[in-house]
Amino acid sequence: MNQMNTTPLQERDCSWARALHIFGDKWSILIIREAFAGVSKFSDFQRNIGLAKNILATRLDMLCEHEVMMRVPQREGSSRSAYVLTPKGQALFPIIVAIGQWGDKWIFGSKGEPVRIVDKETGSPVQPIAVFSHSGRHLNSSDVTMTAGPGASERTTNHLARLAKASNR
Amino acid sequence: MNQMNTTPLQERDCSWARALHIFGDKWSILIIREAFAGVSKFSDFQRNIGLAKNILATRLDMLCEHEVMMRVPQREGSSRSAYVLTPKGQALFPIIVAIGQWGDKWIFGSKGEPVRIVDKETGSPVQPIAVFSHSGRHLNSSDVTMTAGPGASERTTNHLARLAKASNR
DNA sequence: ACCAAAGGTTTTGAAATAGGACCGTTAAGG
DNA sequence: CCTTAACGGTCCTATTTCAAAACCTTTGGT
Repeated sequence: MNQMNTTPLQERDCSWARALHIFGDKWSILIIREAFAGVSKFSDFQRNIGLAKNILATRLDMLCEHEVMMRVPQREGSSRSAYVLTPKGQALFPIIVAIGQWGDKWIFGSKGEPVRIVDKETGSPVQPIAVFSHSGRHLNSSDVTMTAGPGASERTTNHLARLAKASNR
Repeated sequence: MNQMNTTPLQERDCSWARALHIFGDKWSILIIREAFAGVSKFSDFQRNIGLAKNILATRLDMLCEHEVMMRVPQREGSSRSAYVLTPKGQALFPIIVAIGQWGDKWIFGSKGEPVRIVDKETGSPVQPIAVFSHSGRHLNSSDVTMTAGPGASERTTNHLARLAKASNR
């Protein structure tokens, strides 16, 4: 009849899959980046990013639906809407910065990055985004491990157990 | 004749667009996440993530082509390959962690996160990923601005100028 | 009142994706 | 050894998504 039980770790269990369902496509991330840069009007998004209008409309709808962005009147009383980041959307800031930094370093490299993100007050570039331990130590991927959290389902727990076993050999 | 000059800021100029061209789709990021968790075999990726085999093959090819991952023999002398992260791929670590943290906080929220990323040594969760100024101040999106970097093209410069002007009003 | 641009929606064709069938290799068991 | 099952893919087809352009309605400016 169906095969519900073969559904892999996706919508239900996994923060990554859930998050990526919302903003995990090229256009959405570029839209959010523009929004951080201060863009809010439909046509500005379209011009700057260069995507089809229907796609832009769909993405904006989806981002609004998931409360990453919201519509506000462009001017008070206007029926045209501006698209601005909600707190949930603003919380994506480190991700956006991290993606830009990665591209700067690993794609542009020695040629120099085209865009620099700087502290408004001092004008100096922000620090590279990194992962820190509770005590402030700098961590890389081999220093951490994934464990089941408070909201873990049985399937997640099993999944993590399998991974832990695999990484021991 | 053509419209080269309406090409928006994409492949050539923008770290984000270039980066997202490589890993900016749901599956790629999930694959990379699994790789960080220690998965390396084709069938394990497939089982854990639950995507079609042909799609997985395409994604792995692309990630290898862009040197985010690489093929190594599963055991020495074996013709079957394992897929492992290169240094370029390992550098995506903060992005992966940040996405997971965002989902934990903004999707699962009070229900509790299903997966917890912890420091192996102490077992305590890593700090939330954040953006810091040169001097170590915690920055949010309104504290920073984008300026033209050393590799900026004229079009990027213009683009940023337009944004700067817009954000002044 | 007129015109041009903004902000979409609809339609249509092209491309990517999902699912399954298929198939040569490899590893394990008898 | 020899068989068998699982592995690591490729190929084909149906469905979904994307892209480009045309179209339409509303708004702001003159």
